[in-house]
Amino acid sequence: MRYGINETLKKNQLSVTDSRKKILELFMRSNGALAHADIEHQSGTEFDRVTIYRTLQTFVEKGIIHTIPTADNSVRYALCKDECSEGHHHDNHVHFMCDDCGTTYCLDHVIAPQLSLPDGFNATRTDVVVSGKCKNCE
Amino acid sequence: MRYGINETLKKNQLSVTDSRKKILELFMRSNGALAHADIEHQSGTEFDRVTIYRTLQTFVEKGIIHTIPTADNSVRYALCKDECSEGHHHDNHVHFMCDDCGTTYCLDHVIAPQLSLPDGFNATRTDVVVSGKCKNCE
DNA sequence: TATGCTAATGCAACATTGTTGCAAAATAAT
DNA sequence: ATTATTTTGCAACAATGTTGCATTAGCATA
Ligand SMILES: [Mn+2]
Ligand SMILES: [Mn+2]
Ligand SMILES: [Zn+2]
Ligand SMILES: [Zn+2]
Repeated sequence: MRYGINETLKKNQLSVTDSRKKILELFMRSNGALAHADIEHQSGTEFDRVTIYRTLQTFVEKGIIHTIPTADNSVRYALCKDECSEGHHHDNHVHFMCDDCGTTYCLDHVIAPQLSLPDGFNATRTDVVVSGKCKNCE
Repeated sequence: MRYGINETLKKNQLSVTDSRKKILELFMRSNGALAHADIEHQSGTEFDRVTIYRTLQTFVEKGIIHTIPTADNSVRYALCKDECSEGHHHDNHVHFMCDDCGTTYCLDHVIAPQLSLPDGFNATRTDVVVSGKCKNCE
């Protein structure tokens, strides 16, 4: 089960502010990942652009959200699992980006495979991003 | 075996210009991927920034180079295999980005795995980007 | 090799995205 | 309630990428 908004902020030693509450709420409501621009639009003129950047940065550092690499090199964010914490992400699941609607999903149950790399290469992290058509755009 | 510079340009119906020759040469010489900024630096003040952008775009369209998604969402490019052509890339190999030196490698012999996705999701492309320490930075 | 057509380039201007410093405001601690 | 600490908004800046248009270079053909 997922924590509530204020709970999550306090658990991570963050002061509870309007922008943090609102942005975290947007993530919790959304079924896909969010880009900076999505948040800017969905929160109206409520917050400054810079505040959104800083909030996202803080959330990533605390392990509340994670970034998603995409084939078009746009930056997207999605909620982490509860086990993630400051400096320790455990988001080794696969991501899917729909070519039609652009929605980016965390496929929580599809885990990135172990790969055997050439000699001398040592992996600390493996990101898998799949593109194609999502369940709504078939 | 790989084609020469003029050969590659002509094969793709591109006129042979100074900027295209120089930029293609940089890719052929480099062992890793190149970012726009790398090319800008390595070619001095020889070409306009815009020309570099347009050349990279053209090369991608023709299947001469491909883009590489990276964990830090910076845009990088590397040479395609000879089998790639206009609109048809066949670069399903894994990419590796070194956390130390930043070099990005095409691991031509490590192929992205087939994954079984949830119902309704259809993959057309799978990008795998591995981070860690490369053979020079161990 | 010279000529004309077409495509590529350079430049200027603009758009988007992200960063930094600092004073004002909001939050948390006492 | 008062104070100390964090966060915010604003302005200014930096980096990255895009577009329109006049000039230039490459290419085909005579
Ligand atoms: Mn995810
Ligand atoms: Mn590659
Ligand atoms: Zn879709
Ligand atoms: Zn390295």
